[in-house]
Amino acid sequence: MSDADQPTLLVVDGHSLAFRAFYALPIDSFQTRSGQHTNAIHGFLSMFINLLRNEKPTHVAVAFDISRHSFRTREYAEYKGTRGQTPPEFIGQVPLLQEALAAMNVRTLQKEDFEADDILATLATRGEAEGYRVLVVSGDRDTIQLVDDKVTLLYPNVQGVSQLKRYDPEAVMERYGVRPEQYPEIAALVGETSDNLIGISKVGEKTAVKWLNLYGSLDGILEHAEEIKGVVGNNLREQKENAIRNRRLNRLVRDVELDLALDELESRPLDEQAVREVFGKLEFKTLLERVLKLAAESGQAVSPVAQEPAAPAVPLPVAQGLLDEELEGWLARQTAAEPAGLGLHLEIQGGQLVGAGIAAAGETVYLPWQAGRRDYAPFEAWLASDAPKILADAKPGLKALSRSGLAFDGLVLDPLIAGWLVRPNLQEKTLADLVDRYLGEEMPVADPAQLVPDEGAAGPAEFAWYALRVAPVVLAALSEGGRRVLAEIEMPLVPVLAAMELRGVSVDHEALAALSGGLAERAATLAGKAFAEIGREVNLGSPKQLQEVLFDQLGMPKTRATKTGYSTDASALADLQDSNPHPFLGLLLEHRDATKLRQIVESLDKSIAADGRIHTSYGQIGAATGRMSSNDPNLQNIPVRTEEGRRIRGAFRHGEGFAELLTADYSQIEMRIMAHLSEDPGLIEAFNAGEDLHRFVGARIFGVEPEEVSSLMRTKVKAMSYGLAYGLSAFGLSKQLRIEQAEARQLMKDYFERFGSVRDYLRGVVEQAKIDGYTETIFGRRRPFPDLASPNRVLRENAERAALNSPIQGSAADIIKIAMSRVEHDFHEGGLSSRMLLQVHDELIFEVADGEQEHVEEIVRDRMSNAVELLVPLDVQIGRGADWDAAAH
DNA sequence: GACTGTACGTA
DNA sequence: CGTACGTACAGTCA
Repeated sequence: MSDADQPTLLVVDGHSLAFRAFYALPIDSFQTRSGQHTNAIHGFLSMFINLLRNEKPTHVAVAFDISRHSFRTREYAEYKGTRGQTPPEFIGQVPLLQEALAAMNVRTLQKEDFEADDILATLATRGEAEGYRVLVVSGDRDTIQLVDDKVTLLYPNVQGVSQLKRYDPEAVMERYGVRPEQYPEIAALVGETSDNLIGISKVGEKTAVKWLNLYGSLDGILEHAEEIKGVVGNNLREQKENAIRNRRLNRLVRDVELDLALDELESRPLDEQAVREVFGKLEFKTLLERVLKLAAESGQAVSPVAQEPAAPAVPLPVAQGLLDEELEGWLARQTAAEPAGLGLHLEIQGGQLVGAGIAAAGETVYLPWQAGRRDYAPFEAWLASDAPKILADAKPGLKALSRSGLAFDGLVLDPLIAGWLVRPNLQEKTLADLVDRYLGEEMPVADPAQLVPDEGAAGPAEFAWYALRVAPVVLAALSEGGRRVLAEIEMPLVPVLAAMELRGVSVDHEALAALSGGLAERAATLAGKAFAEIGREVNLGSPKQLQEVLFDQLGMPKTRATKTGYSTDASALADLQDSNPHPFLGLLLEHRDATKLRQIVESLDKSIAADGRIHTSYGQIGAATGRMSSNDPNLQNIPVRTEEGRRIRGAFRHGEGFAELLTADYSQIEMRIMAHLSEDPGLIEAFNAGEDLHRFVGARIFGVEPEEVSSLMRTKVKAMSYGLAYGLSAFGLSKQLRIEQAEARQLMKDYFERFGSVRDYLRGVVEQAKIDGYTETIFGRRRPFPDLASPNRVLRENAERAALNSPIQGSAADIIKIAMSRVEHDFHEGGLSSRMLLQVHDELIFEVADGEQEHVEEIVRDRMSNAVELLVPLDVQIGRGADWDAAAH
């Protein structure tokens, strides 16, 4: 860095950043024992410490607003008038934050009659003049005007305050299309809702940028106002006073009298005693570690190679090797000292255990493990005991232990699962991601692309150490409900899934091979016929080539537009078949069917392991709603709707030593959850009546007796009911049922007239989510929806539908997970040989041993139906048979 | 080889 | 202009 010797001035808008943090972090999770809220303080300090570490400023100041009043509110009483009451939970945090900053010897500034941003503007202006590199940190867009070659703005992204985006002049230009000093002129034209500054009607960012680029400045635009045509031109002429006033108000004051010299902002060592006191009072354990570590680092002489952001905030204790009694004593001591659990990492090679790292408060041990060695008996006993253990990505570890013949118990926390519950959308996928996010440290991870093992990479002891340290921070970020879901649903499920994956499901290779042969032959025949129809050979799997055939050669009307042309998907082809019947279309569809099935069959066949079984992996942290996913191969999308597809299911058999397969599925669980959550009397009655649901609903809607509901009526009602939970529109319904939109609209209207609480509930979910920023399942699993506040309509409406669906799909996921853990446990308790093999969202598949049929059915039905008590019964359908198809009911 | 887009299987 | 996934293939870029 050429400007390494240039002093850096860091100026922060304390109010706006703390306020952002307040809304970004769950308020429930940051509270002292005495009930003081600390989320804003924690979020601010975490960000601030990162800034100090990464930017190494030589001079620092944090500015605050004194009150909501300033010269701007005197000049224009409505300024910021739309802002509601500041939440009382926030107000109390500001003085504490200032106290913490004082202890860190960071200067805080405020000035009567001015806003924090004016102080930033003044300091930035003076800093620049005196030769500093200036970093402005603010969550207020007005500060964009301060950016220039020497002044960089760090602006928090939507998520919160942990990620700051750097705005230099180029970045401003890229984002807003104008130079930084022009930005306030844009804002003046467009207006700023959050400041209650009304702009020119119908003028948005695009128009404003266009004008600015045309006339150079706001003054230029106003001078040429007469030339601007159309409604916007009129609006500009009529409302130009707005723009002039806005520009006056959004101009930051660069010469506030501050009565201090920049020298006085020079970074000073913190007052360790005071920091310990304040941070202790706030119960910030990790932040204290981080801030003290930072102080220790910067206290040292400046290192010429200052390229180590990787240093952990707490020095990594050296791993020691222990054996026999020493090991036993150590484990006992450390377990007693760390009631929340010890960190554990299992080193696995070829699916077998080869070593383990264990971490306690100040020490770690590493044990190379070999089957049959007695030295590690205390380790094995500890693994098998219920001594609490914290293990990241536990499932593969549990599988390896099982393969190595070791018992395991006491898994209290998988930090990756906890992290997923905090942020189910953009989740942290590895321990290193978690450490980065929650500890602000870079974990040295081996690069898999590197052939030579990386000396500096974290080993098992380090992994355990990081798992242990990140655990409390992730837990603190979870809501109370989230911690309950973690402890009562997700953690008990981990060993259950590990066991299911190890078991696998028996699949008949011969049956698949026969299917595959037949399908390949059929595909070839169909392709030949299709080619004959068009007089040439094309790749039927290429949408691009199909487009040429359909739209150029055969001259068919254009279908739905895609990014790369026009759609050739099944529904588009069906539409074409209606309007322009052609044998090629039917042949193409049949060919797609055959090749798709053949792909599935062949990939399944390839997945059959040496034991004749397919072992899928379940993704416990995959789906944002709380569902699991299945991969390698995906056994949750095995065909069932067509005769041909069901023959694939027929290849899934019970294994040697078992009598049959049993399938158990929840019938209409999502509708039942809707009935429960909406408390709709009609729906509740429908389920309690025990009658066919769609028939019952159809009778209500069409005003006929249940036995008079025709199959067409039932189909429509069924589509309507299912669509509800997805946010289906009249347009979508009409499309799906191939009926007129008017009829679809009428159907929805009739539906909601009879089942009004359902509509109220669905509306309420979205409204509440807009207030909270997240939705919640019956059990307290949360999913955030930042896009609900997006100005982009597509993004926002997508988020609305997802938000509507999440509590329903998520609650169903919670329920079956609870049932799974209970069933597994009770099979074990009951000494049954029968076992659970697969889960397909609302269905469980078991392998049943001879003589256990009735017992299994009884346990399964009971645990599934009673996983939770709702306002409506949970009905479970059970079927048995030699294969998966035959076991369907 | 890595990535994107399209298409399609399930709940 | 219906949610949630995983996978396969074609096509495109390096």
